[in-house]
Amino acid sequence: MKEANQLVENFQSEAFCDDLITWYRKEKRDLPWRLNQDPYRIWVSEIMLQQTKVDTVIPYYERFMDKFPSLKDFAHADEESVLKAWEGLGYYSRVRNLHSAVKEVEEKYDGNVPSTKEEVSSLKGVGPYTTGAILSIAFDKPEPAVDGNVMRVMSRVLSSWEDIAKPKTRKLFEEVIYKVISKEDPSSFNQGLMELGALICTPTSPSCLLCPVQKHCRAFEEGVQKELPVKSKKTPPRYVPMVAGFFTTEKDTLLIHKRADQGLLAKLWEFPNVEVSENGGRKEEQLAMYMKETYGLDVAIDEYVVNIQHVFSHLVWDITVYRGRVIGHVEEKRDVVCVTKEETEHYAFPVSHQKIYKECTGLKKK
DNA sequence: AATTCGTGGAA
DNA sequence: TTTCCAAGAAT
Repeated sequence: MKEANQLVENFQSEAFCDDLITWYRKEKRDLPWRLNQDPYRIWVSEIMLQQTKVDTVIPYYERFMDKFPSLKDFAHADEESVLKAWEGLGYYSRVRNLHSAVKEVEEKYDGNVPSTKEEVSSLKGVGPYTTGAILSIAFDKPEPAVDGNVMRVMSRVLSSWEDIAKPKTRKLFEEVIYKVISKEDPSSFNQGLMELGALICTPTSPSCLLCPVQKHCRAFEEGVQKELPVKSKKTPPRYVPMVAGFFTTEKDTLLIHKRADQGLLAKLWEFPNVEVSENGGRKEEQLAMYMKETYGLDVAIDEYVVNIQHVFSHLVWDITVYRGRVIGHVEEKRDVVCVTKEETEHYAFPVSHQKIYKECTGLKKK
């Protein structure tokens, strides 16, 4: 691996910064988190934007800020409403960590987001990238904020052939950015690199003819911009067959279950379900047995409804859904409740189980 | 270092 | 259709 010093050798950092920042100030998109420099608003946006596209985030961000306008509002919000605000965005540990960290700021820092690297990076859910983003965008500090855009753009600008999927490569580019970053306007520099990656220096077929830093780009000079960056492939997702039950009770309510506090889709609500085993008999029987063993409930399976495939980053659920009824009284617990269809609106479900609900209630997906 | 954590949309 | 991803962090 080349060192950062070698990569930036003979690189005209000042001219690069000027061209990048001038372009950014003129062409930057009008996004809701660019309204002001409120550290809370910047922080929330950076968490939402992790591994998530701008177009997806915007409506969530608007609703979130309507619901929790200030850091104090969010700090005092209840967990269920917090999860509900994140419903459908994915990576739900983001909002659990954010809520925890905001409460810490409210108590430990009297509601003021800290502005030192040590304090910011110690907050839950705030890693190297988000630390640099908060410090540079909210506090104008010259810290690198190296995300996927920055690694792609700098790989091309410096014609680096390092595998950007390797953790070491991010550290290399952090060193590079420390040497290149504008001290006058680190906020526009960092956001400019990301904006460039999003609008011009895209993963496939970059628009080099429109690029404001084309004359600084070694990949363009060498004609290899489409070969860069190098990125190794991830392991394909694991296939998981499941069976789920849409159970009504004798009171004509729905039986739902709260998932565990940790792990996949933690603390979200779902319809009772279990992974199907190969030699465990028919799926209806496995579901009924699961209901008896896990909840002590006798159930009647009425009909097969649908199969739902849901793809995660690391696994694929194939859920066979049955409609059924609970026989007898249901004793509600912390993680097992019976709700009317209207009341489901107050519970946060993962998208896969929203699909189950829609299929079982006959609602059309839009 | 390699996995685990979601989702919807573009290529 | 399949692949790949998008402003990553925690373990």
